Amino acid sequence: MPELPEVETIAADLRKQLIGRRFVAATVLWPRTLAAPDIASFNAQLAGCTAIDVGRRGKYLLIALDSGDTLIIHLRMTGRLAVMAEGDPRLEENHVRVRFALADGSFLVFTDARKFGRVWLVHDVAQVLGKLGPEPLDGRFTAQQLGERLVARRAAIKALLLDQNIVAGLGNIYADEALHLAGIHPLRPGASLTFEEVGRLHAAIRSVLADSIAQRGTMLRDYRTPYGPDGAYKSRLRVYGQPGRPCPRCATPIERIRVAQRSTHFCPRCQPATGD
DNA sequence: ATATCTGCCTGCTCGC
DNA sequence: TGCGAGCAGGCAGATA
Repeated sequence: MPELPEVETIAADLRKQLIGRRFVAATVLWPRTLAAPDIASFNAQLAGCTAIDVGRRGKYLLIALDSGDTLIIHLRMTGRLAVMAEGDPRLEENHVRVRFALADGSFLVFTDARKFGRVWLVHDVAQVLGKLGPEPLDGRFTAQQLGERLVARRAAIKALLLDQNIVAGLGNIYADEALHLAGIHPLRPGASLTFEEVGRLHAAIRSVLADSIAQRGTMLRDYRTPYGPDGAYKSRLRVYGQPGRPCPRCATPIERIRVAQRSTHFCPRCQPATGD
């Protein structure tokens, strides 16, 4: 389940491999993977374009083309993206959904077992990213900005952190990790957080994401860097996937509950239900 | 408007 | 060993 740190890691790897490469054609093996435009327009617009940059916004991967268009890819749950040389046996793997032929004979391959991932080719990225919330690692993302987005929201803070329109890039893993680091119970209504708690949460979000990027992300279960080194952040997880294990701060057993249909992990002692 | 629920998907784990 | 049930989850779209 690639979240912001995993997408950032993949973008950094692809940047080295893709910039300056020219797209020749695309083969879409699972039509629903292509969100927009239709296959004919997609091929016509992409053919002959050269990648000039690879970036990220939230959990979206952005490949800027010299035509001015942007190839946008969301990996969702099980999506993987890799450049492969001609003749690589992985080109024929079961779950390959889109294969991009490059001018030098290599391929950019999008593989996605669960078929949740999506690909767009757009003139204007706002068409896809328009409503996305602020980039949490951007210097312009402040605690005050976060607070403004939580005020008047009665939903559980965990649910709000998963809402990409409030902050972009957090998924189930880093939402749990940030709440633990900040010492905030996942069921607390967003509007109930004090000024100080919002400050702690803002700092925790940035800290957790930055630390994970430094470790090349958390690669577990469905998401392992398929064709590169594994991320090491997995061994640093404080609460996610650790029910019953001792809290790294106070040794109280980690509890697991469901919040907003998502499995949620927290320390009942470090993250009290009623705040301080 | 916000909050909650469902569908999309397949592979893995668990219990019998 | 085999098999079905349940679970995992990001996000769009529907509903209350």
